[in-house]
Amino acid sequence: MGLGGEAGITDGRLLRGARTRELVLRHAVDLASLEGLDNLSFGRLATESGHSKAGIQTLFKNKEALQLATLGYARRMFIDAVIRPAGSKPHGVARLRALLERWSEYATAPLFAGGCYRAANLPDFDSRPGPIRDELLRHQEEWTGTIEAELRHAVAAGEIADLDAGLAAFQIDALLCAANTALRMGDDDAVNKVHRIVEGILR
Amino acid sequence: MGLGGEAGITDGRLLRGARTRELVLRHAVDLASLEGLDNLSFGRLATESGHSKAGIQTLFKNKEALQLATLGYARRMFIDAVIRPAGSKPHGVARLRALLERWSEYATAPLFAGGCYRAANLPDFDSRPGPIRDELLRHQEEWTGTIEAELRHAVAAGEIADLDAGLAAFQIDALLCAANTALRMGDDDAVNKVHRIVEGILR
DNA sequence: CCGCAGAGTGTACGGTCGGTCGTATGGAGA
DNA sequence: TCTCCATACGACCGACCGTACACTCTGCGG
Repeated sequence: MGLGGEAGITDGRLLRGARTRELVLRHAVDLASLEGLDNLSFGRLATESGHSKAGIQTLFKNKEALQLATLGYARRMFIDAVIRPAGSKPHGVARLRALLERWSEYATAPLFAGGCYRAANLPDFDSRPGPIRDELLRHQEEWTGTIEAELRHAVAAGEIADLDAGLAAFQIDALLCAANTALRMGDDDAVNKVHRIVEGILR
Repeated sequence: MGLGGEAGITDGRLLRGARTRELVLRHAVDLASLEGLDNLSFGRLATESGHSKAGIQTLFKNKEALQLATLGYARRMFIDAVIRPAGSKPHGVARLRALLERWSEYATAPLFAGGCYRAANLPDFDSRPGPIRDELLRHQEEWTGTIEAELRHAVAAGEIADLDAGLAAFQIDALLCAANTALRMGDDDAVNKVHRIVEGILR
C-alpha cells in the first residue's frame, strides 16, 4: 500500500526517504485541512514527526515544494477515498450517487482532520496567483469534471431530464463546499440538506 | 459619513483616534479579504498607513481585537453596499432579486480587494473555535436569514411556488460563495451561472 | 575498496511576528 | 494653571519563520 509511489523503488536510500516523506505528508495533510496550506511550517512538521527541521527541508527543498507535495498527496487520498470506490458502479446516476455518498463520508469522517482540503484552501489562494493556486484549480476542475461527466451519462441514458451538465456540476460542487464548512460549524444536518437538494436537481 | 461611528464624538482626542482607526480599518478590510484575517499584522498595517506599529497597537489592543474590529467594519461595509440599498424594494422576489444584484456587484467590483470577506474567511476559521469564528457565524446567519425571510415573503405572497425557505437560502448562499471564488479564479461567467440557477429555483 | 549520492543532524542568519515597556504630545476638564 | 487621559512613538523582547551551510552516516555502483 502507500500513496507515496514507493512501489518500484529498490534503492534503499531512496526508499527510506520515500517512507519518511510519506510519514511527514500524512501529518501535513491534516494540518493543511485544519489551518491552511500556508500555515504549514518545517519546524512544526519536524517536531510532530520526531525529525529535525533541516531533515524535513532536505526532503522537500523549499516551502512551496512542500505545499505542492502536500497537495498531491491530498489529491491521491481524495481519489482513493471518493472517486475510486465509486468506479465500481455503472456510469450515470448510480455512480453519481455513489460519488456523493463517498464524498459525504469523506467530509464527515476524519480522513482529513479539517474536512475537505480543497474547500479549505481554495478560498485562501484564489487571490494569490502562482503554482499552488494553479494546482488547486486543476484538482477542482478534475472533480467538477467527473461530476459533469456522470451527469452527461445520466442524461444520455435517459435516467434524468435534460439539463446543462456543466451548470449542474457547478451547483453540486457549490453545495458540497458549503456543506463542508457547515459541518465544521456544527451543522449536523448539512449532509442531509445536500442530499435533498441534489435529489431535487436529479428530479 | 464614515462607518466608524465617529458621529457623536466631540472630544478631539477620541475623534482623532476614531479617524485613524477607520483609516487603518479601511486597509485591514482589503488585506483580510485578500490574504485572510490572520494574515493581518500590526507591522504591515503600520507601514502601509504611515503610522508606527506601537501606535496601531494602542488603537486595537490585541491582534484578536484588531481582527474583530476588522470583521465589524467589513460587516458595516457589506450592509451599506448590499442590504441597505435593497431595502427600497418591496418584500418578496423584488427585494430578493435586488439583494442578489447588489451582491453580484459587491463580489465583482473591488469593494473588497479580494472579494467577499465572509467567503474568504469562513473556511479559514471553521475549524478554529473562538470569538472570531463565532462572529463570522453570526454574520453568516444574518445574511442567510435575510435571504430566507425574503423567500418566505415571496411564498406567502404567492409570487413563487411553496418551498423550504431555509433549504433554499442555504442553497443560494452556497452558490454565491462558489461564485465568489470562481470570480477570483478568472471565471467571468460565474455571476451569470448563479443568476440562471437562482431563476430556476424561483421557477 | 572507493567514490558518489541521498538522508538526516546541528548551527547559524536575517526577518517578521505579537506583545510590553517608558515616554512624549496635546487636547479636556477642574 | 494643573491634572488627567488617549493618542502616538521608539526601543526592545522572546518566539518562530524560511533558508543556507557544513557536517555525519549509510547504502549503491564501479
